Amino acid sequence: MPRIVDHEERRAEIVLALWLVIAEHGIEGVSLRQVAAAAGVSMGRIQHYFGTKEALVLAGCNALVDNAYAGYQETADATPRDRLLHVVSQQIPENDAGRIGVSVWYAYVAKSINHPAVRQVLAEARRGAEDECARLIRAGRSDQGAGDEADGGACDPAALEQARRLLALADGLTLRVLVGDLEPAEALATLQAEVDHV
Amino acid sequence: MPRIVDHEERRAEIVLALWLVIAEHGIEGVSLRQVAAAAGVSMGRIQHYFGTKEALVLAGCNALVDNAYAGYQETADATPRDRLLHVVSQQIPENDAGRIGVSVWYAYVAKSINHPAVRQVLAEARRGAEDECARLIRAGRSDQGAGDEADGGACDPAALEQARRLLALADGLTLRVLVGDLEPAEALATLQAEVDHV
DNA sequence: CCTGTTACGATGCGATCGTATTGCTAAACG
DNA sequence: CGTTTAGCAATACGATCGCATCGTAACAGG
Repeated sequence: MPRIVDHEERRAEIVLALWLVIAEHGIEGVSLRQVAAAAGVSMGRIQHYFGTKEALVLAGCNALVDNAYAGYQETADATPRDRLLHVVSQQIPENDAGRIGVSVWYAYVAKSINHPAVRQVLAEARRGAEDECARLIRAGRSDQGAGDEADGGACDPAALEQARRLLALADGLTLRVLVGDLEPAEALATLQAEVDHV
Repeated sequence: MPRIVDHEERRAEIVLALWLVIAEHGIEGVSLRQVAAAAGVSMGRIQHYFGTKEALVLAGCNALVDNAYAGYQETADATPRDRLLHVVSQQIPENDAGRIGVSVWYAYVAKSINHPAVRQVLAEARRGAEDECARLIRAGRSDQGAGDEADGGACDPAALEQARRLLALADGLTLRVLVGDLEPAEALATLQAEVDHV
């Protein structure tokens, strides 16, 4: 049989180029030729690994949420409060790399409005993040508050609403930082105050 | 001279068709032909009134913020608290018309990331909304709290940060409702609680 | 009535798009 | 040492794009 290459690595290279194109020209600026040029490969290669533009864009979306999840799992041995702060403030861009990542993320968010497949991927990720945040909030409470340990699922809805509030606030602040209306430090300070207030 | 038509009315018709196309296919689905078909007019007409696709899209953005501002001014004789609630929750979609409006708004938000002209329009609108919210917050405080009336611009930054928090939270909640993760009633309840808490 | 200008509709053009197709090349296997 | 097949590069193709251009119909002013 013929020569074998690392399939996943090739795909990752192309997806990275896709993200660069999205960050620079938005999702409407994505064409196979542009991505191929950014990756320094031929159009044929992209077709070989993704088949269709639609599949490429969707793969880029999945890779994005996989990346975020991997980043979260690296905080496995931190305190619940710190992990919560990480989830909530990870998307605040602090450098150029962060700006690229979050601008790509927002591009997908906008696309999800009219694109069911993208919407499903993002909705699943969002639900996962909310559940995880709710868990962290409960864990943080039972850490310090030594009063009532008898809760198992009773205060669940309250914690989940708190999680939703936190994540929604983070989304809104992220957008302002991304557009340049807000300094990253201010957004982080607001989020930190909110996390500590919970 | 030749026949005279209502310039603004023609433009408004075309902009409305533009919004419909954006709401249905996203901003990447906008083409002069699509908008012309949605408006039931010829491409030539759009070219006549807007010249360029770029100008059309930008006009649609300006019309959007003008609309929102007009809606706000209709609440001129309400209490500060109610006006604040209006500004913050106006974008939560409650019916299909609202969904169209807010999905168009989010499409522009995403475009603003890579498009300086759109960004400037939205940034200006956002700053106006924040200032107005800060004013309403101060007004609401001096209404009930009869203690310290000696503030003029001293508690300004605090009120402005509160305004930013509120609007960012509203953006995040709006997005969740738009994508279908959250019921409009839940988002409104969260926002109302937050407004009353201020 | 004539004329000049606005308000378009219709059409053409070059560029770019996604995708299907073709064919070569390098390497694993018998 | 073929033979086979994955891994591409190259290109062709039809569709669609924004925009420029051209032609015409309607109508206000002289």
